[in-house]
Amino acid sequence: MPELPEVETIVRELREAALTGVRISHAIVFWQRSISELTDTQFCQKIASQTIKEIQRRGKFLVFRLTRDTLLVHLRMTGKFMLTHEECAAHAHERVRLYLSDRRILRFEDQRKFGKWYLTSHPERILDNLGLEPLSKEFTVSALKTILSRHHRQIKPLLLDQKYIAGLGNIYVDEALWAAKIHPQRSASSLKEQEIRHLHHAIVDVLTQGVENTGTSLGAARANYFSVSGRRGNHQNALNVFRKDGLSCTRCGSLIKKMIVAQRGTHYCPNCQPF
DNA sequence: GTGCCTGTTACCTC
DNA sequence: AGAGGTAACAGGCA
Repeated sequence: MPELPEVETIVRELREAALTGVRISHAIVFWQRSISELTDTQFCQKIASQTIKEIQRRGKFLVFRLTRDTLLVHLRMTGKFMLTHEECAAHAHERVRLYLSDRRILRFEDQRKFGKWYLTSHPERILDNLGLEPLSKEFTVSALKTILSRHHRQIKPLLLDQKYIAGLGNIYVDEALWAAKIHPQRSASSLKEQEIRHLHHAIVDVLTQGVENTGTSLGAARANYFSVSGRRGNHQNALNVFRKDGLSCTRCGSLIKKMIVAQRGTHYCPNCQPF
């Protein structure tokens, strides 16, 4: 659920909420396995009294630069942050909370418990495994071409692989491939120069649109994405293929199909995206 | 109730 | 290298 645009929206809201410069007085861990590598006791001891210096995003990770360490948070499927101003009972799906020196509480909810927090003085150990930032100037047509030419696997799972490009997930990959008119199972190395240019443009475009639309919220369920302020995203209204199977392609009118590619639900237009 | 589905990633085997 | 399966989990849905 949270891909680059959703994580970017969350990071921006946390910054707007003036979370930088605030000190963490103490923490509570409700679900041990949300904390990677440390026990809950170690985590709470280590994070207490550190100040949040900066909040950034790298791929789908939230990056909190603290006084001494860096806190990396990966939301996986259902992780979300909430900010409350006074003491409150733990929500059923609340896994971690940080008590701040200005009396606010930063709460982490994660229904499916896949989300992970890493508190470490060596964040590069994790972040260095990530590939290019697709909205950075390093992500050029030629960089994409180099990645694609080196791999003979299907284009969709390659785009989902965070060690090459960091931030794409199932929704935005399906949308980018539709925009570029490329079949999800094409071999990456088979793409022609012009297809690579189109794909590059499509990736940048769908992610930029996603950020401008403050992310995608598909359903009304609590498991769905919503930002720190509780707002839903708007990008679901701009989707062209994701979960549109059975509907007409907005470009050619053919019926959008759904199939499984690399174990992931995959939506495409058989007419616009021939194999 | 049952079984299948889900937006992520790690790990395993072939 | 890459494909395919499983697992971590909880809940929505038919």
